[in-house]
Amino acid sequence: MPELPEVETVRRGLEPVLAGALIEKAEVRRADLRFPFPPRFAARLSGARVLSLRRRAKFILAPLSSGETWLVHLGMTGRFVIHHPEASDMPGAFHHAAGRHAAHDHVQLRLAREGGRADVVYNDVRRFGFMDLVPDAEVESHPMLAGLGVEPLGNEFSGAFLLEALAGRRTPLKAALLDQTIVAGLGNIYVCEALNRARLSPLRHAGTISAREAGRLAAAIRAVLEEALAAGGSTLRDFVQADGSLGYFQHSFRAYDREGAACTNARCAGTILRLVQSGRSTFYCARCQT
DNA sequence: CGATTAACCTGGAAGC
DNA sequence: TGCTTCCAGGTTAATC
Repeated sequence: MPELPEVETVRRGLEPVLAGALIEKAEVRRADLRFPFPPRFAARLSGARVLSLRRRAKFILAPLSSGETWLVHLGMTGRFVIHHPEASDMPGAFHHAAGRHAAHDHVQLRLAREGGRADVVYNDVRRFGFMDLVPDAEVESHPMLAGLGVEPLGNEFSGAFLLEALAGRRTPLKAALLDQTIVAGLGNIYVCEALNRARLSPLRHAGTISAREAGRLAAAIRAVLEEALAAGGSTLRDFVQADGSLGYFQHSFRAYDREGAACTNARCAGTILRLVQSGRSTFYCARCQT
């Protein structure tokens, strides 16, 4: 589901509950998500303390007191929900009791911390998400993380970087921006939005953009990500924050899911079109995105 | 090597 | 109402 702003929003929602908490008990209700869980997954989580919570691209990483890092990718529909205990709950029982859990609640952690107890539940309808446990020293070389490109909100990301990274590529600009080995964290929505803001066609061969255009594109990517982050992400079908509240950046979409609507760019009288590129919907304005 | 396509899953919406 | 088809925010493996 989630792209960088949604994953970062989830991380921020989980941090106050998870960081510093002791995992008293972990319950894993099936053998796999997209991939099998690692061996003895529940047992290796149980008894560990969560030291901190960070994000890399669309991954959430939680270093544990055991010397391992808990790695989470939300896939398309993964989400975390926090349950706080109720007075009626039996001591030692999951607050969100077994047998009463919702469909697709696959992993549940009972946490203890100074402020009391809480349950964190991972729910994933389509099971495109995945989790792993890896020794801290091997996190950066993990197969899922090793090839990732730069963080679009980081210091390395700039127009100059994009110009260099896209040079010589004949792949469509849209596809290049979705390539996580170049820029890590963009997905279909924010690529469409950034290209519209930068007035660049998703069909352009990536290697043909000028230095000036690369600068515009980098600025547009940063701007849309920062605005989405400030809005708590975008809620389409599934996305909710860990506390159950909804992101609202979807109300600010200028291109995504706006087929037939007027382009909002200044001095443009165009209409947003939809086309399919490598199997995914692209929304753009053929009038001003060139 | 590079670039599309199919596949992994489920459920909601739209069409008939 | 019920059945069918299409579509979805991601990533990988297989195929042109």
